[in-house]
Amino acid sequence: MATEGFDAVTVARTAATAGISVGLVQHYFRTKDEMLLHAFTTARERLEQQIQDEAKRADQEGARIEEILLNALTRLMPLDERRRRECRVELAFTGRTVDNPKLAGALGRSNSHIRGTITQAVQNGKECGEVPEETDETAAAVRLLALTEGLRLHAYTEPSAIAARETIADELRRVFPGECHHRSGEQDVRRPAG
Amino acid sequence: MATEGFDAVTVARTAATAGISVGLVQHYFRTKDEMLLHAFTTARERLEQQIQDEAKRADQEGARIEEILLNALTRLMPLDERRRRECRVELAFTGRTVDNPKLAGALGRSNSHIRGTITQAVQNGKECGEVPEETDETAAAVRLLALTEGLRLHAYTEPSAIAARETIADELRRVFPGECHHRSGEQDVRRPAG
DNA sequence: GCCATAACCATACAGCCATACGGTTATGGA
DNA sequence: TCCATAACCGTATGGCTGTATGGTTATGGC
Repeated sequence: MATEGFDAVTVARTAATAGISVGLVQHYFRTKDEMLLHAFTTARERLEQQIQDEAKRADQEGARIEEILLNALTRLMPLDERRRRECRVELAFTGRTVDNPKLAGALGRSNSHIRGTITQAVQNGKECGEVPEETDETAAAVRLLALTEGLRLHAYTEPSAIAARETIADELRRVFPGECHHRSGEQDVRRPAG
Repeated sequence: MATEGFDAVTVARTAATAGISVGLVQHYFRTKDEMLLHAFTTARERLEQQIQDEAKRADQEGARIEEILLNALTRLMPLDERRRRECRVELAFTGRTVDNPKLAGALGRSNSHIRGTITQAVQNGKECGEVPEETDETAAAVRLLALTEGLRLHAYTEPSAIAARETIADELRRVFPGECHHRSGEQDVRRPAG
């Protein structure tokens, strides 16, 4: 999918690549759509997990929340060949959102989840002093994620024109202008909802 | 394409919808790819033109450049059914960017063009006082367009979660904090390059 | 009036795809 | 040991697609 596009992924090729038969693919997935949906949700879940893991780790090391977010969001950009491929795959899936409501739903839920993570991070920033009290953390998260995703899109077709990391860093500097007053690492970027 | 996706656009259906024969479609476009590329570039050119037209008109009425950009960028958002359809079509095309270099090139060029328009607007804002001298107009344009496109993407799958216009307005307020000192309407948002 | 060219049509075709189907082999609990 | 179930295979098939082909009708310059 990364190199030849969404349509190049046929059941037969998928089976061949996996070294199994078409029948076995059918054994696990009733339809091709089911298979693709599984692939997409799995990939997104892994992505969400990676972001949270990295955030947690950096947080325990006592890093600034601003820095944690910078790394987490930068890792989404197509900065090396591996990421470029990931972006291509996601773009291919996103395009199918148009005629596949299940994919659209999965994408929406995943984005909501990531936005929630960012919202929590900004809120934590408030509590530790990096973020001003009057900041609307939801709005800030919407802005941050939208900017990131837009940069991804543009960086993919025009890598030269976009200084992705610097642009994200700029935005984060605006959201996190303050100093943290307890840099010990007790908090978590994403706390349990309850 | 807006409702059934990219693949639903077959040569036969296109011909039928246009009320002509398959042969006639082939008479004007040697291949289906050629037809699709033409459709995409035409649509993008129209989009670019609309933005510039609106900017020019508003500018002649002596509007603030900030306001002009707000309207121009807001018109890209999926706020009504018509725009939603436009967004869906563009998303479908964008997804094909992955395996169609010509589409990718066209999209890149079009985005560059729009970014150029925005850059020029910010620069004009500098000259008239709305934008601080130290602003990097290219970076500002990259940010603005990326934010807009990201919001489009998210607003499409989760309209409720995104206050698109307000978010763009926020960003513009940051870029255009000053007052214009010659609100007479001599300038143009996009001047000829030479 | 001539005729190259453009506009236009219907159909044939070869290829590819998702899925259905009917089958065989392993596995693990009763 | 039995046997339901899971794991696994190969192939047939019907549908759809882009495109090639071979044609007819209009048009407009000379």
